Formats: sequence, structure tokens, C-alpha cells
Amino acid sequence: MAPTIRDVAKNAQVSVATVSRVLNQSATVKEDTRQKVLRAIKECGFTYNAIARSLSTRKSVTIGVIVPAITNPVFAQSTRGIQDFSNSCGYSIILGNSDYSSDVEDRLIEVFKEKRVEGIILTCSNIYHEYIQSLKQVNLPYVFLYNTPFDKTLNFVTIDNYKAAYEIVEHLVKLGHRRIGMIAGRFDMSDRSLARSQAFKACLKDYGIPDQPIYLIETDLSFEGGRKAMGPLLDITPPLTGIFCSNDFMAMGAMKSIREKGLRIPDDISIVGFDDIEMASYFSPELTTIHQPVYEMGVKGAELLFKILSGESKGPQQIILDHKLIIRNSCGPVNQLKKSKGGGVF
Amino acid sequence: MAPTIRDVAKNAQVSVATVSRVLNQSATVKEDTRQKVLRAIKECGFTYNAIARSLSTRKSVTIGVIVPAITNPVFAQSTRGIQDFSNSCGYSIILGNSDYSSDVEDRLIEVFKEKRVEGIILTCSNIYHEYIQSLKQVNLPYVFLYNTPFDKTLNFVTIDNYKAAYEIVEHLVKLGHRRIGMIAGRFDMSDRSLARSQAFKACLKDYGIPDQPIYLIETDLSFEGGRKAMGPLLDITPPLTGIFCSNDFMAMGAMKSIREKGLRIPDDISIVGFDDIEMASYFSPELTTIHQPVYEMGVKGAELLFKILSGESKGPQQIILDHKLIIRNSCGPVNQLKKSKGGGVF
DNA sequence: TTATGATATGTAACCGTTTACTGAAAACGG
DNA sequence: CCGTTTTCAGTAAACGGTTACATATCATAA
Repeated sequence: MAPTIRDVAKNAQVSVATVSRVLNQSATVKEDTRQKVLRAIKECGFTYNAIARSLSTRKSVTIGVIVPAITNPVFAQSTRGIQDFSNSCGYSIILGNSDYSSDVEDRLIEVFKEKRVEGIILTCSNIYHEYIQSLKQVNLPYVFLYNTPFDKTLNFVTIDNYKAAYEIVEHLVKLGHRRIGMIAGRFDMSDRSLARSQAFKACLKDYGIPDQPIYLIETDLSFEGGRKAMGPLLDITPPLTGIFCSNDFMAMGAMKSIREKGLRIPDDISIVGFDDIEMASYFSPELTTIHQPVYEMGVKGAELLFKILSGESKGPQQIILDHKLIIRNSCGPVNQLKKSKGGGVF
Repeated sequence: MAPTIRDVAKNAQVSVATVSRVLNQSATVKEDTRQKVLRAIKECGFTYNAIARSLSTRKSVTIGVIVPAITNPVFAQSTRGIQDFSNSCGYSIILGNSDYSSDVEDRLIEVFKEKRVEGIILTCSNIYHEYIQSLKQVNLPYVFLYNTPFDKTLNFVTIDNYKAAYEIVEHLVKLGHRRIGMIAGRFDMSDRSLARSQAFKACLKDYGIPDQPIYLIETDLSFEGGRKAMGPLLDITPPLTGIFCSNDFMAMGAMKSIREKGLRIPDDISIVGFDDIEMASYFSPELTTIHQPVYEMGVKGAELLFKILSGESKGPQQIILDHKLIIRNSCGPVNQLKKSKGGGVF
């Protein structure tokens, strides 16, 4: 079997406590015994057993992370942020994908508890779900990422989804667009989608545009979701001139659908997205979108979690990071001809 | 403190062994004592301590996964495959990003050993690095993903990078292209890049095209890497008519650079990539590329690892999955005018 | 009724660390 | 040289499970 500190102790002719001490630099050990131990460690090819240590110290040195899907670069980036910060504190992360399902989130949290994670960072579907309450009860530190902080008693790191969405819809409106549609993520799968669509409606209302149906389709937060949703939106007459998509994936899917119909962006129709994934600036046309500080969000989330762990932060914290409207060329002023046609002047 | 099985045992008035048995369904327990125990578990709010179990059974029920960067959707997908398969076997994964650095890979493996992972799945930079040998020595099961299987004594799941690259370059050649450049990943960071560039050179040679310089630039495997590398390639006279990029990110970066110069794809220049990330078919123009079964590769990798763990598979295995040339519209036949100009007929 | 085997449960050692407690040795001051 | 600190190292009891082995219970057949 793998050598233990007892083997090392025997080899170095000291006690296990001494070996443990040099391993942990926890107490003073005379330099030459230290060397003896170090030599013995090399000699036996000893590797520390982190599991035994965890049991003894009751610290797993691990945090749990739940994202909807790591394949989404937004979550990949924030996970990277979490991971980099955690590793620098000597912590590992254990990762779970929920696929936007509360049930899966629930199961993952149970597994995390068994694994004795010291805290959880999660981007969840529904912060009202009952398992959220159980998190508070068992006193397991947690931080929400990206979620909409309805509940002021929870810890959050996020951006102001409502405000950001409002800004980008307003951008369309100010370009002269009046007939604007939205491709949204399913509300039951993400409170972000809900906030973004509420902002969409509010903005239209504020600008006196709502005396027409609300053109809003709920669908999957994916390329294909965007592409499929775009079809019916293109059939509307008079035609829509602007589309707000709940994320960049959807926007790119929608753009494909538009190209397939032989329409031009932004000449015939303007598109805006949300997230500013790296791809957005390489796309053609380059996508106007909302930039979220994703990597930073992960870092901040981990930072907050560790502050909670160390007791430095008490009481729930709500950290709202800055977003930014990134104007590129997937949208332009509304085409005058189209507009008058749409208005039915003839 | 959190209740232990001893607390449960006391509550249910049975021994700890009995509690353990109902927890593990390991031996027959009379139905009514089982119920008593189950009730006690609920009553104390007991959660199993996976760490203690691991120490006792000497099984961490965890495997380690190393990828260059989880933010690359190729690796995100394969990681998802690994994870889905592992979870279905009751295993967790612990993930590390190497950023294409052998040193980091080395450190991650050390951490994995301390955490007593039962096996490792890794996509590494250099399979000749010495730490690879130490994997074999400590008898820690491992599987390589994506790597080029030079060494037949290692376990691999991959595609034939050389053949795939050859095919796509050949595709360009058959479209009439003679002046072809390549944007490659740094060879020291990935043996895949090396294999792909070797295929590139070989194909040109086989078709009698090598009586000109080899236009190959090594750079980062990123959008920006591709964009930057494309600049000098566009300055070459007579101009290149086709570009093979080591991955789709680079291809998209290169395409941006080409658009910035006011050139058209594929009319002025054809571009091909490698990976077939989902985005590739939504890009404009849609990208001709090599499809890799990324999710499946993760699943197969995990499958192989578990076979090794269970002793079902002995001796190194090399699993080569099928790739596929996906023809879209980022490349077309070489422009005749350009060609004759390039040839200097006038 | 009793021996027998099967079934159900208990006892206690062990997994590989940490650490409180204790004691020995060294250092120091007077 | 002795008493007091200080420094260094050892002993053994945790941490929370599993499991080999022992024991108790029970049904069954002789």
C-alpha cells in the first residue's frame, strides 16, 4: 500500500506527530530532525493523504460549484474565475451541471453536503426553490452568481439584469425602432430571463410603444433556440425591425435564420444580444450586446465566499458589478422605407 | 456538530454496524429495524460523511480531469461527457485547467494524487513529459484525450489528427488552391497542432505544391491568435488563396482580419478550420471544418477509464474515433482571375 | 426437544491524519 | 548548581465511517 506517515516516522526514527508537524509547518521542529523527516518522505515516496487530513481536521478544502451548463462560455469563464481564486487559497472545486433543472440542483447540493464542501457557489434557476432555504438552515455558506437578487437575505454577486436589458432595448428605441421583438429564455429556467423580459416590456411602455402586441417568444437559451424562434418573428406583418435576444447564442441563431430568409443585418433588421461572449466581436456583423464581467464575477463570488468562511463577512451581501452596453454593427437606425411601409402610409 | 452514524445508532437503539448496513444495503437487515434506522436518520437530519467513507474504504469515488482550458467549448463538451458518464457510475470529477502548461499539469497531478483520485483523464501538452512516466509508475490509471498517440504503451481516446488535417487540406487542394497557408497552434503547447501541421506539409508535398515557401505561422489557439496571424499572411504576394487554421477559433479570428481588409470569403480567399464547434455552422460564412465527436470522446474516455479501474481492460488501449469533413461555404474553388494573376501569366 | 444452519445484530479494530496533553531536554538567570 | 522557562518530541485519542468476526436469535428438521 501507499506509505503513510507512520512509515515515514519509522524510516526517520521519529514519531508520527513529528512527521505531521513538518508536513504542516505547524510547530517548531529542530532543523536536523526536519531534514531527517524530509529525507524519509522522499525515500518512501510518500504522498500525503488529503482525505485522512480532511477527516481529521473536518475541513474538506473544497467548495461546490453549480452552473447550468459548463459548455456555455459565460459559465465557463466565471467557473474559471472561481477556480483560479479558490486554487490560490488552496481550495479545490467540485463542479456540477444542472441543465437548468431545479431538481438536479437539489440533488447536486445533497451530494455536495455529503462531500462536506465548505461552501457553494451557484447559478441557479429559481432562487425561491425550497432547497435554497435548506442551504440557509444547515448553515452552509453559499453565494449566488448571475441570479436576480429578489431576496435581500441571500448572498449575491451579479449584474443588474433589469437595468442592462433596459439599456439595450432603449438603444434600439433610440435608433428609431418601434416594432421590436424579443427572444427570451424560458422564465422557469432562469430568473435572469425573466428580469430581462420585464425590462423589455417596461422600456417599450415607457416610450409609449406598447399599443401593439408584445412580440416575445420564450425558448431555449441556445443557438438553435434563437434560430427557431426567429422564424415566426420574421413572418409578422408589418415586419419587426429590431430583435432583443436574451443571450448572444440566441442572437447568433436568430441571425442565421435572418440570413436564410435573405434579409440583411442591420439594414433590414437590427439584432442585439446579451453577455458579450468573446465570439460576439468576431461575428459578422459584429454583435451589439451587453458586456458582463464574467471572469470577475467568478473571482468576486469566490472572494465573498471565502470572506464568509473566514467570518470576515457577516450578514448577506449583494454585490452588483457593472455591465456595459457594447455597440457594434448588428444594429442601425431603422430603415425609413420599411418604417413607412410598416406604418401603412400607402 | 453534524450527527454521525453513532448518533443515529443511539436514536434507533441499534449498533453503528447496523446503521452502516442500511446505509449501504450491504447485508440483510430485518425490515422493521431498517425502518427504525431510516426513521432515526430523518429524525437527526443525518447526512452521510463521504470523506469518512472514503478513508475507510480507501476509495475516493473521484477521478481527476485535466484540460487546457475549460473555456474552450471543445474541452467543455468532452468534460461534460466525462462528467455525465462518471456521475452515472457514482463518481465525481475534480477539474484542473493547465493553460497548456506542462508544469501546471504536473502540479495538478500531484494534487490529484493527494486527493486520492482513482484515475485521471487528461488532455495534455506533451505526452513525453516526465510526469507522464510517473503516472505509469505509481500505477494510477489514466486516459489521454485528444492527444496524438505516438506512444503505444499509453491509453488514448482520440481522433486521427494527422489524417483529418490531411483531408481538409486536400479538400482545399482539390478546389484548385495552390497557394495555401496555415495558422497553427504552438507546437510546444499541443501535440495536436504538430500533427496537423505535419499533415499540412505532407499534403502539399504529395500534390507537388511545395516548390514555394511553407506559409505557416505558429500562434495562440485563440480568436486573437488567428486574427493577428492572418495579417502577415494577407501581405504575401502573390496572395494566398486558402488558409488552414488549427482550430475554429483561429479560423474565425482570421476571417475577421480578412473582412477588415475588405476581402471576401470565399471569393477572395478560402478558410477552413478544425473542431466543428457549434458556432461554426452559425458563423457567416459557415465554416468548413473537421468535426470531432467531442462529447463522445469524453464518454468513451471515462468508459475506458472505468474499464481499467474494474480490471476489465488490461494493457494499453488506443481508441481512434471517426472524424468527419464538414463542407460548408467558407471555401470555394479558387478564383481563376486571381490564380492567373498569381501565376504571373501576364 | 434439541441440534443445525441461516439470518440478524453487535463489538471493536482499522483507514491515515491531527492535536491536546505530557514529558524530556536544553537554555537561562541568579 | 538549581529552579524555571522554553523548545522539541512522543503518546494516544479523536475524526466518522466499514467490516471481519463473534454472538444472538430464530426457523427447521430430526
